[in-house]
Amino acid sequence: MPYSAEHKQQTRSRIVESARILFNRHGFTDVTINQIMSEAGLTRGGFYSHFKNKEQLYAEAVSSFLQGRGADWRDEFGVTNARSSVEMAKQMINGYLSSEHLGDLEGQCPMIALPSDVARENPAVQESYEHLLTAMVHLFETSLGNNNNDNRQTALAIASLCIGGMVLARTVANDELANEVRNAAHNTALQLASLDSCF
Amino acid sequence: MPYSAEHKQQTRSRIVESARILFNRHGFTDVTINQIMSEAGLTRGGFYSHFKNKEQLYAEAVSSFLQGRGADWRDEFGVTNARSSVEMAKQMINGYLSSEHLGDLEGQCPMIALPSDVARENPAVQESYEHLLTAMVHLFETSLGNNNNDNRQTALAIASLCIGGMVLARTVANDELANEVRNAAHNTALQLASLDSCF
DNA sequence: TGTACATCAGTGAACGCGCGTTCACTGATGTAC
DNA sequence: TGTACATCAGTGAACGCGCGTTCACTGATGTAC
Repeated sequence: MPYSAEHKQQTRSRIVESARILFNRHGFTDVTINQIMSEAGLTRGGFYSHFKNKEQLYAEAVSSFLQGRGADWRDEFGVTNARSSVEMAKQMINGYLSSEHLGDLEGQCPMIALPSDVARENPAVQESYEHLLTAMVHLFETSLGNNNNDNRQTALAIASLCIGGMVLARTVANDELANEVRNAAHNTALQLASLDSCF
Repeated sequence: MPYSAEHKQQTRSRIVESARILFNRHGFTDVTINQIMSEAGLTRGGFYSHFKNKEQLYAEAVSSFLQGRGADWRDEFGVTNARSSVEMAKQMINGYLSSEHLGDLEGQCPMIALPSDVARENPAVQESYEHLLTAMVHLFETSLGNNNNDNRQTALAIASLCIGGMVLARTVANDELANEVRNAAHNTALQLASLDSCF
């Protein structure tokens, strides 16, 4: 058998990574298969020996975030880390709602970069998006500890603040307003995470 | 002068309204000028006697929400209403995070329908989007009354919860999870609006 | 070890298609007389 | 009042273009002997 067993797999990964970055920057419709393949150092014809069509790649590109930076977050803050505490949730919030994350068009979380595109795509793509949200909510939920509050509701609300704050900051024309929104979402999310008595 | 003075203006409004509905459903790139004009009862050639290009129409379609349902909200809850109180903010939150609004693909707020599309558009479109956010935040800010809290930060956080909760609910594949997110954002936004002592 | 070969990852020209935009035109309208 | 006319909102064929996808091919590779 010509070429090693991993060879095709590596090429495929390169295409997915190239797609993830380009989709994050320009959305689904505005990125061409030619661009994706070029960025991966290939020509367009080879695409269809790796993927059924453009939509299939889209779903994989969204999912792939969980293998990249998402995996870092999960390992750093997630269930594999024994000292599960509110501090983890706060670290996660600090990272997600940071100005670095806002400025990182290529590396950003796809939940921020692609919401309205994904909302119009087929169920496979939406499920990839849903997996990201589920992972995030799970991290928050387990970090919030065992108090008398409704941890799941708080976790979902913090996730809404994270995505909502960043989506608004990303979309608005005025930079000052963008940072104001991001900071308000940031502060409020931190308060929700540490609140034990009010709700 | 042939045709009444209002005639062209009415046709133009019909095109903008048709565009607003189609963009809300399918986004910017996936809607064609032919579709927009057909829906307005016209043929494609006439488009360019009303608009410079597709992008200009996009900006106007986003803005037009403030003349339609947005105007209803402003009149109902906004500064023109003398009894400015937390109750208004709560009514606004109830409406925005309702299941009716989630299901209303055509009439929904463009901040939910189009965030990632707008984020990639030119500044004119982003300014239209920003106007919607500014109007919403202003409504919340003025409704929150004169307590000792940071009303502006709370208003921005509530807006983030409104857009974030709805964007996630709209994008996720699973309906049950969608409603869970929407309800969590809803409850938390109401609590933020009525909170006087915690923060 | 060296050579002939089968495999198949990747190539790139070609396809049909639908888009945004242009433009010469048509025909409904209000006005002038 | 009736008619001829100038205007211009709207028409629809046509344009160039770039897309997603297909397909006959090429050439680098590991294997068999």
